Amino acid sequence: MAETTAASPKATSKKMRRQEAEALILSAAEKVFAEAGFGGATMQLIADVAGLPKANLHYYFPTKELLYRQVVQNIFQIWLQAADIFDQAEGPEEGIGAYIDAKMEISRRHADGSKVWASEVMHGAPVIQDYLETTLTEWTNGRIEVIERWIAEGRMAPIDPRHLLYMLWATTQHYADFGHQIDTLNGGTPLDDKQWEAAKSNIKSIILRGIGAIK
Amino acid sequence: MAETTAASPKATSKKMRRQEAEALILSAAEKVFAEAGFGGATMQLIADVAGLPKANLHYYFPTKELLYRQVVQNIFQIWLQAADIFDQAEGPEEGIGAYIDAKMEISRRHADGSKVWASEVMHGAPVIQDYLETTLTEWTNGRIEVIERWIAEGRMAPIDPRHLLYMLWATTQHYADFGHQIDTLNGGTPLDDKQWEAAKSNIKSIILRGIGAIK
DNA sequence: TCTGAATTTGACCATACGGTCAGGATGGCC
DNA sequence: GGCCATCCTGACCGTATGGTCAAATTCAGA
Repeated sequence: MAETTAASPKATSKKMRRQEAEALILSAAEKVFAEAGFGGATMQLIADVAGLPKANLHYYFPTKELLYRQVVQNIFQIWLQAADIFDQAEGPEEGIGAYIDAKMEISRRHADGSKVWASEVMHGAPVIQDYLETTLTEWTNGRIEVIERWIAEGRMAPIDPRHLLYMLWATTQHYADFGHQIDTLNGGTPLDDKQWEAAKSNIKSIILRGIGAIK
Repeated sequence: MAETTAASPKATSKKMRRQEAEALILSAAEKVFAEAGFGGATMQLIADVAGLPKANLHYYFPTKELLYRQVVQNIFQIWLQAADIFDQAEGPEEGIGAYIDAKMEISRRHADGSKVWASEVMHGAPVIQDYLETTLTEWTNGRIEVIERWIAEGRMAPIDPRHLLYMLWATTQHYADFGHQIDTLNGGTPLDDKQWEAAKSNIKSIILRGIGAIK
């Protein structure tokens, strides 16, 4: 709001305004797609949330599917970034522990995006199937190698890396996708800072102990 | 009204046909809702899958929402049934192990229902919020008591029962909700019997060891 | 100040949707 | 057979949706 009259004269260039408009629409779209699903979301509602006329949405994103695709790709990028932490680690305790922290942070900060991603995969990945087959497959195989090396080095128990990864994804993603259920069981209020820390701590404790990475 | 033929073993009585028709519709609806979500599903498509005229659906289920509500309630019942195993157990290894087996079986046999349930919760539980607040809350609190007793008895490590339950739900549910992703990472083919056994075995191994229920 | 490209928008359109209804078919029971 | 409740269904309706378009507005650069 207060940014419209920013000090920089380049603050509201044509290009800048386009980026801002697209970001505004994408943000609104992410929220609406998360709450209603692709089929239940309407361009009118997204427009209302963004505070723009519906026709303006179609100027930046010609079709609903194109807008949706962009939202899904955005969250996939964030999802993948958490991977870096895995590689930089020197062992399972540090690597997997940090990965859990990173993915829990994503679940908290990008809950809507996580839901859109979950919804997309649940419905058969109609628009990002190619990502699953290429990027995600490569990423997964790379991580499997790392885990297998840790196992070979005797730094953790010989479990199937695939199912460990699924457990990591499932558990962390659950706090976003099923956040409403968790909130309800928490007396109707979202988890506070302390409870999020407890969640991370418990998950790390169980999994790291479970794979023999800590005593 | 139709009590007169209560004991009759007729194969295709009026009552029987009604039950069969409703079951047929519910089955088709579960599939379509799972694939398209509530908003994306259409009564016409459900009718096509069921092999019935659309108007016939509205005879048995007046509105789309009523049909959807029934589908969600059905899967919730199955979901809750797995709970019994928890109570009958005499310790964490048996109880939690059997619970994982039961929930994995649900993910495999009722993948569509699981997806509908996930979708419902993800979108804020618009039609089963009362279930979350009553039945699910009671069930959860009961199970928390059991786990706390196990902890007090020194049969498992002192972890937060809530987050353990979330992990159990998340991990098992993941094999249904993200089944498409898992299949893709499995080379495009569904998990076979052996792989499902491996999944269950790995999950039990990590979690039971992680909570100190087994060495 | 003028110009042209980028942007904004209300009005509009074809379609698909959930739901209705009247009338016909079916089948159990006397 | 005759009756009646139950069941079935093609045709229909009002509405909401994704998308279009031409006219109006904005604004950087000459």
